[in-house]
Amino acid sequence: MNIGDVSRASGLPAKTIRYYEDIDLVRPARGANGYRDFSDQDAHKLAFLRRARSLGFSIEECRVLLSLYEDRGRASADVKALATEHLDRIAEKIAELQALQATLETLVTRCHGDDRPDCPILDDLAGQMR
Amino acid sequence: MNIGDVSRASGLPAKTIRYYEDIDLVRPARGANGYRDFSDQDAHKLAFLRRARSLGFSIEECRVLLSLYEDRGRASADVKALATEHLDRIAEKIAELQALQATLETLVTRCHGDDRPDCPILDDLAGQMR
DNA sequence: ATAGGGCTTCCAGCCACTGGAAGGTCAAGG
DNA sequence: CCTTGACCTTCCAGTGGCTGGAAGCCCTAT
Repeated sequence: MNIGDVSRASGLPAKTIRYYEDIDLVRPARGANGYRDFSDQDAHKLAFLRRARSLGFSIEECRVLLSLYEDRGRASADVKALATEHLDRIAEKIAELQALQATLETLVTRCHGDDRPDCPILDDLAGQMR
Repeated sequence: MNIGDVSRASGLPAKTIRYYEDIDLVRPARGANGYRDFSDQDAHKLAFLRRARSLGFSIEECRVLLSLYEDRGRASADVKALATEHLDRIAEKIAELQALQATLETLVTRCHGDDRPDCPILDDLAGQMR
């Protein structure tokens, strides 16, 4: 399998796959012409990575997840711990964004938004000082 | 005012302030010794930037906000438009994260999380393929 | 033979900083 | 006057996770 094939199969851009090789997430074989030659396992691994990344796991977490995946005797508790940690970070991020949202919504509501220069949003941005 | 003073006053790290000068967000004067010499306006501007950044506006948006702030005749509608756009992006981001959260929560709940190797989370990550 | 697509490497850039090295400057204390 | 230590300067490199582009090789079809 050439990189284009495995790119279509996994849904990852070829550039990303090369990058993943660079950081040792995959280790495809090489053909006589110097082209990367991906096995089915490689393709599977890349699909795994794509899914894990799309769930928001960092590359380093993906590395751990992959090694757990490939360790036939792993404890599911290890995976669960990683996922739970990740969930906590997601919840935190959501809370942060909701706080921003609330603040901004208040400001936007208070701004009449017409041709006049008076603007509570700018006042707030500037206002912490005076 | 030296950079340390304005750093304490604005709440921004000195490194960040130097970076902001680099990208022309602030243009502090220079003393005879080569030290940056910040005016009260500079300090105010940096506090403005800090607040705008903390509300999640990008550097480029901050640049626009600053120029609007300094334009005495601006229309508040312009500011409101920028803030509303930003709100949309925040809402989008929150929705994305909530989708992730839901997926991950389902997976975590289904994983018993003990010493056994069987793990629905890994199954899901791998599973899109088979 | 040539045209096109795909493959290779390498370098640079994105965003918004952050860390660290190497060195100049200033105020206080001995 | 000298030293100490805090502060300041510039410059270079790195973060995460790619992404774009250039220059050049390879393969297949016409």
